[in-house]
Amino acid sequence: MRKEEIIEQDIINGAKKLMQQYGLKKTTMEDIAKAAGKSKSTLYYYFKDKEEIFDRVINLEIDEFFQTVKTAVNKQADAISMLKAYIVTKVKTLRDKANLYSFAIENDLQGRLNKEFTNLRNRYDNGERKLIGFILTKGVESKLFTNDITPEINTLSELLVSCIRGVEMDIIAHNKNKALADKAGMLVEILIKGIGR
Amino acid sequence: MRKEEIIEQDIINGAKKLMQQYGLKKTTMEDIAKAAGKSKSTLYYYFKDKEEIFDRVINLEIDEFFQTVKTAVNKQADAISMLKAYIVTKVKTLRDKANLYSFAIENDLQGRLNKEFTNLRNRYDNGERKLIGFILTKGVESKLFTNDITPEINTLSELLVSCIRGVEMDIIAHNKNKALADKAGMLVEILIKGIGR
DNA sequence: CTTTTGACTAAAAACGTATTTTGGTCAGCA
DNA sequence: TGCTGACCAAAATACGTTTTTAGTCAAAAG
Repeated sequence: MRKEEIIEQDIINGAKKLMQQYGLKKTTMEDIAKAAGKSKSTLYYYFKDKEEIFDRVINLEIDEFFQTVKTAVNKQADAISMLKAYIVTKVKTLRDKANLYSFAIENDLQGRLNKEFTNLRNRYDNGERKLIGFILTKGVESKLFTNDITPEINTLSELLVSCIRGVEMDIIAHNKNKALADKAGMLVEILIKGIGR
Repeated sequence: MRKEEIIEQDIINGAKKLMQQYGLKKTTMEDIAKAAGKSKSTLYYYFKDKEEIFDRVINLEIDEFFQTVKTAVNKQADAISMLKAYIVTKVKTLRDKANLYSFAIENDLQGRLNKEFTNLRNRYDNGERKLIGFILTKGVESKLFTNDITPEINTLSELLVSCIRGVEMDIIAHNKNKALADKAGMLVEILIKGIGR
């Protein structure tokens, strides 16, 4: 890694900590500079503006988030366990990163969804769909899931992501942490077996 | 209906219109009084305070909402169509009542979830679970759904409500109105058949 | 006795303005 | 190339003032 990149990463890491602690809007360029042991002006040598730093932090956060979830998923032997691990890990990780998430809501509410913020969320949503799609494909390959879903694996992934998100929001909003594993298990069971007869 | 109740209903109906038009917070007691053709003081003869009027309006709104959805559901011949109608009607109706909904978000966001507001939302959530539970039971009775779900019909309803809500939010947030019927259909299909093999 | 009202008040919201903070620029130092 | 302090315009904040608003009450109206 080039020296320039090291410093950039340094700044981003410091900014990340600050933003986790105080929230996005409360973190000033001064704070970030101080945390990096540099002058405020120096930040503008490495980054175009505040938004670029924000984006980098959020992207880093998103990457780490997916890294965590993927690691948990890949530990599992079969697609069914993967789905469960996906849900459980996601909720647990999200709860920790609640600060970052609350910013998303703030931003959403204020109505001014920056184009850039929309991009970030799309990136995140895409990541989720891709990960679910990956698990579904694995399930089909291992003959756990029917091959019928193969042609609609994309729309199905989108649908599943929405469903899972709904369940997660319920768990997080109402502090149903104890029910997490049960709900994940039930959701996956229904998904596999269906309720038809 | 007693004369007193008629006037109360009059006031509530006027308040409802105002709140739909201008939002909850922007509607003043003066406005409500004027709409009812009474003096502001008179409102306090019929209601304890502003919140009581708000609650009555929201409850009325919730009742009407469920009335609409139930009517659509009851028109269907089988449980599967009922589930689809439930989703489609809910989204369409919600889109119209967006003003009232936005208040819910505001209130939620500001962090100060009144005890009363929490009650209202619980009432709403319960209504949804009950309705889904009703459809599921119908499905079991008509042998469309497996009898296995009978003992867990309550937890299953809760789960399904969350899932459906997730899908709805995706549709509403991203204006995927054209995909509404397709998504509803797919969700129900998966729910019935499952993706296992 | 029931219903309605205008006058009134205290609290909250809206407003305007002075002050501070903050994002960003730039010339220049090392 | 890497970094800085001085500087500026714009945004956020603080604060005093005014206006609006929820709620009370004594009394009028029916």
